[in-house]
Amino acid sequence: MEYNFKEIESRWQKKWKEDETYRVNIDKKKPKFYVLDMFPYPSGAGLHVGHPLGYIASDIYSRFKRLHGFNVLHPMGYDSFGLPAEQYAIQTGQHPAKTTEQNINHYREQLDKIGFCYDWSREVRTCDPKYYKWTQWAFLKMFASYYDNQKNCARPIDELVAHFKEKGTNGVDAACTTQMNFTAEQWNSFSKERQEKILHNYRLAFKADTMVNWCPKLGTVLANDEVKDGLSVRGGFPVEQKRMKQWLLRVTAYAQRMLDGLEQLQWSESLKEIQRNWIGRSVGAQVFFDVEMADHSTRKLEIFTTRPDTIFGVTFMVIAPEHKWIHELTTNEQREEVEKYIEQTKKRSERERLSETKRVSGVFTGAYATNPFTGKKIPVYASDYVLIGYGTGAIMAVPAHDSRDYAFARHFSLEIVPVVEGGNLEESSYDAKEGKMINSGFLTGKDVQQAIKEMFAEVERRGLGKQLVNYRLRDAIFSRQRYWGEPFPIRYDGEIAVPMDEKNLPLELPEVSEFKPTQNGEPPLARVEGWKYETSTMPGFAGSSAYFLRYMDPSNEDCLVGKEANQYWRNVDLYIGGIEHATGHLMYSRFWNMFLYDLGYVCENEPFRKLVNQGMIQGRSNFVYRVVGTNKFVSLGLKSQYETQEIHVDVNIVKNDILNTEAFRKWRPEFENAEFILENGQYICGWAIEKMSKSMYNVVNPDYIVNEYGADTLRMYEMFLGPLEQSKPWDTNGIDGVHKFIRRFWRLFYGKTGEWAVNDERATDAELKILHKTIKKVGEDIENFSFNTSVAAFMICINTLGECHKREILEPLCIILSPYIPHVCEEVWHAMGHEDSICDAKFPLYNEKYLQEDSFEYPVMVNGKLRFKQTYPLNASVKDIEQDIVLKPEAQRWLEGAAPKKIIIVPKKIINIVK
RNA sequence: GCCCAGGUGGCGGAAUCGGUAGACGCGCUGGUCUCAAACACCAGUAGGUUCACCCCUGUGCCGGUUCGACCCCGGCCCUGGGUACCA
Repeated sequence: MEYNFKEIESRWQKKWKEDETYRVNIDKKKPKFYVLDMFPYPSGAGLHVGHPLGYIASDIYSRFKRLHGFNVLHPMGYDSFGLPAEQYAIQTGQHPAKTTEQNINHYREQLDKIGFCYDWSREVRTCDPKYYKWTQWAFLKMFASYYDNQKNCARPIDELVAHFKEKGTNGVDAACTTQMNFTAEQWNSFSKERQEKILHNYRLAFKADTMVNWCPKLGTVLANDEVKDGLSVRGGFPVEQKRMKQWLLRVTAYAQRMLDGLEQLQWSESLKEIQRNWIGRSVGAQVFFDVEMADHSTRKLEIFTTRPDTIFGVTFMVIAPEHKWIHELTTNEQREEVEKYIEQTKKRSERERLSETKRVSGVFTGAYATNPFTGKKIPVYASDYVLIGYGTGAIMAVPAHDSRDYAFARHFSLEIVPVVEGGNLEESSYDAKEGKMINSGFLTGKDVQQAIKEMFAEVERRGLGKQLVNYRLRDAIFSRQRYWGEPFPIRYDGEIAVPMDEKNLPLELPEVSEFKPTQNGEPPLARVEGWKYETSTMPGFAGSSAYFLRYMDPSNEDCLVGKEANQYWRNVDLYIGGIEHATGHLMYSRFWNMFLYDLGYVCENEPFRKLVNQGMIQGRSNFVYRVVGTNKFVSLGLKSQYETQEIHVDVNIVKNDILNTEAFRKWRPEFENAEFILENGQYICGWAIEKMSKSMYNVVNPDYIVNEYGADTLRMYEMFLGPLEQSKPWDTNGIDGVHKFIRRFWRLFYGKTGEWAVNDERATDAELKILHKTIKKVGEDIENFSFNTSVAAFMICINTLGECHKREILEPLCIILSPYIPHVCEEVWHAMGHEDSICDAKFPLYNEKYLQEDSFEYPVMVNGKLRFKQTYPLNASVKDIEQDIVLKPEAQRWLEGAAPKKIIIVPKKIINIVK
């Protein structure tokens, strides 16, 4: 029988579906293992070969774990709310629900062809009301919660209200936007509106007036991780800063816990580092400086510094142009100039600010502060190098030891006083945190690190401020002025946000007449007549923040996830996906999960135990070279003889860089009469590694590979391409090698003639040796995610076995190969007489006995150089070997240096010296 | 600027513990089969020198430790990623 992958693959895919081979249920007799892929956003372009890379790896790992007796949860779904479907809807008028549905069907078709072992009965779609009911539910819970810093967890907001009624803010230590102070009497006398407004300062989902990233082109606000270099990540449109009232999630309350939690996780160091930087913890001092206002009253200006040791060197202060005191600080003489500066900075977009970071600008406010340690009067400036969003929006400037303050001082000719020894202040500031203190009163002569400690204490002793931790992390902006997202289950009673009763969830997304914003710039939901709810919708990350929990219990109508299911499946053991979600999804879902953990709805604090980032697959573009002004195309090797123009050619009509000239003529009408200047009868194309994109004609569709070579070849080849975590170009040049391997494997069962060839003869020691070596190597490689080297091990195994048709060898080989090439293995497994699916076989154990060598190689001197060439039987003594060594000086040194007391003979590594 | 990861043949990449560098695959060269081609199979393939054996050089660069270094240490160069007037 010939290896007919088309017939085999479609037959088994159908059978697996009918038998529900991959359906999984709670089974307390077996240990659980949860393997998850980041679910895809179903875009109109369909899957390309980059998508399945991670899916194939997780599929292999899932099958591998199942063969080891684990009850493996391996689900898949769709992140189906989002901008592209809506942009498309605006352009074409097609309902996003419709295009999303079409795209999902297309994705499913493509996924099915690759033979994944997903339990599709657990599929979730974030745009399905049955699913987003629980997104809305979690939002309501956040709305009804605050964060208690003492207990270090989220608590019902009712507890806080009760506390306010009795004691006011006295004894409250809660995460909030601004510190508040009021008594119980005051609280009880406040109007309902005022009380509600105060509570928003504490709620974990709250509404606030904040600076947001506004994208006019998309007509919506965006979260920080959705903006890069002043442009929207989706679409690449300019983003500006704007003050707006928005829903936010208080993720900052969890900053420290998210930071600490990283320690326990098996994530790559680089990914943890990205999250650490994003959280951006810095320990410093809050210090109040006396400042004289324009009306001659004195106020205390709060700043944050990580260098309290340098306070003696503070010669001026700077506040952000958006600082709330700026008008009260500015003197009449300076008013005009300051107003002008404020206007200027407002106009400068975020992008300009980023691109002109070296430019120094600012203005004197006319106000003076007092340096609490030197007692000197120091001027207060306003400048946009101080950001309103970080710290307090005001700084103490130490030009001698901060490069930005230095540049500013130079520009405005301000005093520069060195307080740490070192550097050359004529050229630049000395920023390093090492050296001896000078000009610093009681700190003079001390080491910088020591001075920092003493200054913290001194600041607190004098009541000037205290030690404080600051985070770079911002609260997440949670509303989008868009249609295709989860509606907020919130209606308004005047200004007061009233949550919907959770019993009435979901609040379904209504139909709208148009998907565009309204005339006066309101979100599309404002078009709906009688819609009394919030008109913005939730952002893309809302639906993906808890989907991994829903898979555990996808059809439960009473809760997000039932207790029993959650207790059994707990959290994700292995999560595979792209690194691009480091500061978005992977932050939000940790926050979301921790919140649900605090409230007792889930039993694990961290959602993803181990995480692997698969690399990006880049495209390998091909070029043809047109002789300028003609319709002649010259092969790569001869192009230097002509003046040519490089043209991208569809990689699907190129094989091993050789152009299919017939297909090229048919590719586009203008090439119909193309002529070719060949070398050795072939047209050789040029190539380059670029991003995989439609416009470069380098997109390779997995369907194409599946048709040409079969799913098994695609699966194995994607793994053979290189290390999983590394970005690499898609290159079909090597695919024949893998396909050849599978055909060779097939021939072990069906022989050269195609007749069934498996027999019951006993295997030889040599055969068993190669089998057991392979079992060991492959098992270890899959555990370590070294899929590429395990494929190599399979190839060596088949090459070494030669014509071996023995069942004793082939059965275990079939099992260990089945995670990679499930269709072929299932086929021959059944041909060997097995009834059950190979998925339920047992992964064979290797036997140490067969791994030992019967001889070993020992270093021998040849012409004065050490060589590892002489082979000895296993039982050779050290003396035997030493007699053979030509004792040249190098060999002597080798023996002396190694000072062997005992030489242990290890088969693989030849020798191992024990001192 | 700071932080992280990496640099090995014509190409993708191996070398899991400091012990024969280049596994495995692609490509290329030669051969077998064939009227011929394709497929398949066999052999060779880091570079230099050589008929060949030998020998010499070789894991980004310079230096160090060691009997021995792709691997450890110090300094530099380059590539990729993250982040940024973050006080």
